[in-house]
Amino acid sequence: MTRHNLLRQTSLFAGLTDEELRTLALDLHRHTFAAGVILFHRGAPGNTLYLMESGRVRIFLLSDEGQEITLNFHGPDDCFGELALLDGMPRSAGAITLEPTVVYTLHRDDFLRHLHAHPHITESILAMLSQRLRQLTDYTETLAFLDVYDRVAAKLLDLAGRYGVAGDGILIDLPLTQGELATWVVASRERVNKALGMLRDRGLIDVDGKQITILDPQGLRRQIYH
Amino acid sequence: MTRHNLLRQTSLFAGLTDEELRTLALDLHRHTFAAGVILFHRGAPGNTLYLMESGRVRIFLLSDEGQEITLNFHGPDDCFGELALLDGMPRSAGAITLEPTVVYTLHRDDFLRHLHAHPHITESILAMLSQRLRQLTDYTETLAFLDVYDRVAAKLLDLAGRYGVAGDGILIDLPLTQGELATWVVASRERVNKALGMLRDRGLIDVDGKQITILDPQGLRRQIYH
DNA sequence: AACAAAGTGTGACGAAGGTCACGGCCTTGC
DNA sequence: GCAAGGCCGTGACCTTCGTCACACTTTGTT
Repeated sequence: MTRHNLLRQTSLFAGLTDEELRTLALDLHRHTFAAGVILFHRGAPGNTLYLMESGRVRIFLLSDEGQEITLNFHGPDDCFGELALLDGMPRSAGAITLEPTVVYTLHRDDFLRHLHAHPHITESILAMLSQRLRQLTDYTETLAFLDVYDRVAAKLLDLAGRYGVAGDGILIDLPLTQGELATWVVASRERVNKALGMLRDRGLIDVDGKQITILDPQGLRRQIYH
Repeated sequence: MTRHNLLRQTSLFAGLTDEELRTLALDLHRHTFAAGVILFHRGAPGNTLYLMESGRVRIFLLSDEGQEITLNFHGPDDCFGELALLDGMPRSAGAITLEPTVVYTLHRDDFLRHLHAHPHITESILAMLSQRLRQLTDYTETLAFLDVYDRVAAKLLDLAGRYGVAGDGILIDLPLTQGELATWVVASRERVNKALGMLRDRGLIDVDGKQITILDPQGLRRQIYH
């Protein structure tokens, strides 16, 4: 894919004309990373915006004792790393590749230059930040109010909405180990195992290796809200 | 205080000229509320921005079982309610007055009109949203990684930074019951009581009714990070 | 002054969930 | 083929924390 086409896909620059995209494309730097590469840590100075061409990146927090939680995934055409760019503060979370991934980076100075040249970009930035805030508010809410079993159920529904493919139920199209799911819902791997077992026994989901299929979305939702 | 002066204080409109502020002031509506009045609930449609003149407002989430957590306080010159305004979605959290408070509201249409007329306002909006995101990320982090005792310690340091007055230690200048503190740290009132007792016994804080004084900020920080 | 209401202190108990220790089952690489 | 490393399933145990109950103290009201 050309840089120009990539830019047209990312919602951040949706408002720009072809001409504007072409000049923007000149400032992009292409990078390829293997799986499991840490792009940055929380607390590091952040001067680059990331635009994804392919692969998948996990946004995470890491505790002193080594526990990891994942706040989000990003895939093709998503962008991330914009927060530190906007306010000049350190990175608020870490980022690590989950698969081999290809990204284009944009340096802070270049980004701000284009921002001033084409102020209407700010509209999509506002939209993006708003969405992030809502997502994080929801995350906080489930963490505060739901027990592990319900957090697992809620997260499965969430993932089904983002990665689900309909068929005989909704297949979550992600290789998802129980350990990874545990970092989403902030729980131990063993708890998640027991939660999945319970949901399977009730006929709400079907588990086949790393593939999870949601058989009864309605039932899952009922399960959560008691 | 005149509307015009209020507007000059709020960081959201920091970039505007006096002339621009004057026209903006014409669209404001003044409201006074008693303590304990709910301004809006999560999920409600949100068409108004709130600018505070005086008083204090608590931003909260409410679970189905009636448990409340508080995400934030707002005081004089703060504004809130901007998220639903920007993206047109329902309110992401509720707001309730803690004291008699006076606010000016700005309706969505008027806000957007001024936004288009003076696009440089978006800079301070971006700054505000960025700050909200960071705050919420920190909130999530403490919730995920710290136990109740440490969350209490961390929250006291946080509040001391926002409302502390130096003296013989740092006095947190808020009437703060243990029950309210419990909604900040997402725990039961009794747990918070025990946590405060422990911190008092260690000489880190002093509790006098609803007044809490931090005697040893360094010690508190050490306590948190083990 | 007296009483109610709100807030505080504390212990007993049980539920939720983490930790640990396994054993089994697949991959993947030699 | 086989060994090693991931991942899964599961039970025993222990910590953390919420719930409940109740007595005590402060504050505000009539």
